[in-house]
Amino acid sequence: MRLTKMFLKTLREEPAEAEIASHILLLRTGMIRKLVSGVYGFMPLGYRALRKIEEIIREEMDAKGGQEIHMSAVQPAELWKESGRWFAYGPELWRLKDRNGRDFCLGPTHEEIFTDVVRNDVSSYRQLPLNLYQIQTKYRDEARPRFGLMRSREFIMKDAYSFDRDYEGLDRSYDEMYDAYEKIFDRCGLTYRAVEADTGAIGGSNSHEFTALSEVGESEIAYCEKCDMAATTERAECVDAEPGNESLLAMETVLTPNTKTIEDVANFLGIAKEQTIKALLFVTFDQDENENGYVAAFIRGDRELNMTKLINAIGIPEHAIAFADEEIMSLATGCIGGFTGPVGIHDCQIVVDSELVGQRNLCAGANKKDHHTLHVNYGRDYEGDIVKDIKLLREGDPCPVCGAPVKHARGIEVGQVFKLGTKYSESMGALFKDENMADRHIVMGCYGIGVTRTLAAIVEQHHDENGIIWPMAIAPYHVIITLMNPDDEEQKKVAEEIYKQLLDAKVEVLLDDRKERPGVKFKDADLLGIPVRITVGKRAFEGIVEYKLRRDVEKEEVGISEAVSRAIDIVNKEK
RNA sequence: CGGGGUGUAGCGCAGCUUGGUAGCGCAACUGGUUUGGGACCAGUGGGCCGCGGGUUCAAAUCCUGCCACCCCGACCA
Repeated sequence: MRLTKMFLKTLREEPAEAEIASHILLLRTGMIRKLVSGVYGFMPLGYRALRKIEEIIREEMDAKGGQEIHMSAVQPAELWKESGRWFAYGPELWRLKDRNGRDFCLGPTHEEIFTDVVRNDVSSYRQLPLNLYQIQTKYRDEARPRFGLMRSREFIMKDAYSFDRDYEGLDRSYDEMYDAYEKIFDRCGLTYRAVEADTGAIGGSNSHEFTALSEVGESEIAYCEKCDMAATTERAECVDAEPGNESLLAMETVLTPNTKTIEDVANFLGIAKEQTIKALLFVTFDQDENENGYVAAFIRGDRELNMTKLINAIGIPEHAIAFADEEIMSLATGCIGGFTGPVGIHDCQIVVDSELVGQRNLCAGANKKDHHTLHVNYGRDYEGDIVKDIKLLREGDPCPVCGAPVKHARGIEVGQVFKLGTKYSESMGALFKDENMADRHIVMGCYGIGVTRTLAAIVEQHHDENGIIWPMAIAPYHVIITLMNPDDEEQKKVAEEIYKQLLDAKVEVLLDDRKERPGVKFKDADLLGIPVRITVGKRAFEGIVEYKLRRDVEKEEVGISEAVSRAIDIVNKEK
């Protein structure tokens, strides 16, 4: 491709709307263009890079026996009502109506659709196992789209679904996909970790998230350097502190004026935060978004609540719970904002962090203005309707597997795999007949890769102050020939000859034949991140050109044929 | 959804406090001189100053309603 013919416009300055490297660089290189918030289009270079990722995914999915299909983004509400997710998915589900008022949504994921396809066409165990996938546009009406492709409302996802006759089959399918994902992200040049994850709105039992390490990522993971424990912080289990063995003291309510926070109480009473109980108050909603109950969650004063663990403990979707208005709630349950404690609170669901069970003589709110109660003990003074681990694993806390202090890291979630089990086959009636003529539910798994997000993650991990540094496998073009002076016949002839030889060798090559000054061409070549640069300049007449890799600083003067053969070699080796 | 910020040429911004009918840099176009890391000179074109309402002789500027976009939080396969 000749740059004089290419639909391309690079920006010298950073667009005001972009904050992170991948967003800035994808905009500056003209690879993506924003249409509205959270919706982007792909220009020629960006689309070529995107298609490289898609092809890698196809090759690895096909290698595992996956079969590509393509289902519509528009989905009828009926299927979502069958699975129960029309309600459970919440406002992120992009809903619309047709002219007759019938409900539809734009698919944020396709479990329902794939289950529907398979339940219609699969009836025998002989047809299993089966793995179907697609690469397709997904829609999620994000509350806050941000960082360009990182969190957008329209994005491209590869979603695969496995269908097995039993859980052993699911385990095999899951392991195969896990393996395929490692190959895919390796080939994309990403530094990543596979970590245990919560299953969220997708549901199911087990799940792993593939997280590309990056400081700008929105995923926080906890991992252990001593053993192989790695999990998202929302998923990571906590080890409860050793139960105390002090003797139980009698409860005593004391005056603690204006001490609404744990910090205030601990300071006022001269005790450690670990000796206090923190209360968090929530209201829950039914399907019509009417309030239908209260929840009081109690954790040790120094801890942070893990919202994911809390909603999993209660068993409701995340959008069906919100922080409660303390004043309204106090009338119903007897709690007092800032002085809420587990003793005497009523008419609400009480969730107690498991750690509190073994802790003795703690200080909690007295449910009385300006008062706290000392020496509160679980079992004797209060009980929970639910007792579970609902706290966040902190950096330095003991590893739940081996006990060593855990580390935290940030990353970009580029893929996730789930063991769904029979969640969808049961709710939607996807059955097959086994050898004994018995009807059985298909056992499912699902496997997603955010393709557009992967593109952003690659740029995030592969750039410097001058621009993108594409890994060869993803680069929109492998080689750029920087022709210094297109008006110089000798230079032009050499550049054209190299261009032709590389094209003949099936190398994807750009020829910068624009009438621009050298500085402009070098800056653009670096910005665009093409892995190999061959500069044809003042020594062209004696058959000498310059060969340079984008990732290296040094450049070399070499003969024309050597430049060509070195370019062909490295492209074939790395692509 | 809560808090904060910003909307002026394709991009980056000034002008707004103190109303007088729009400017700078880059980009684009023409001509010339340049030619190994975002050149220089001369010239040219390009604006419903986010949208609506109000105040005023007069509004980019003041008041007001709305919209869009960005950031923090909430939320998020």
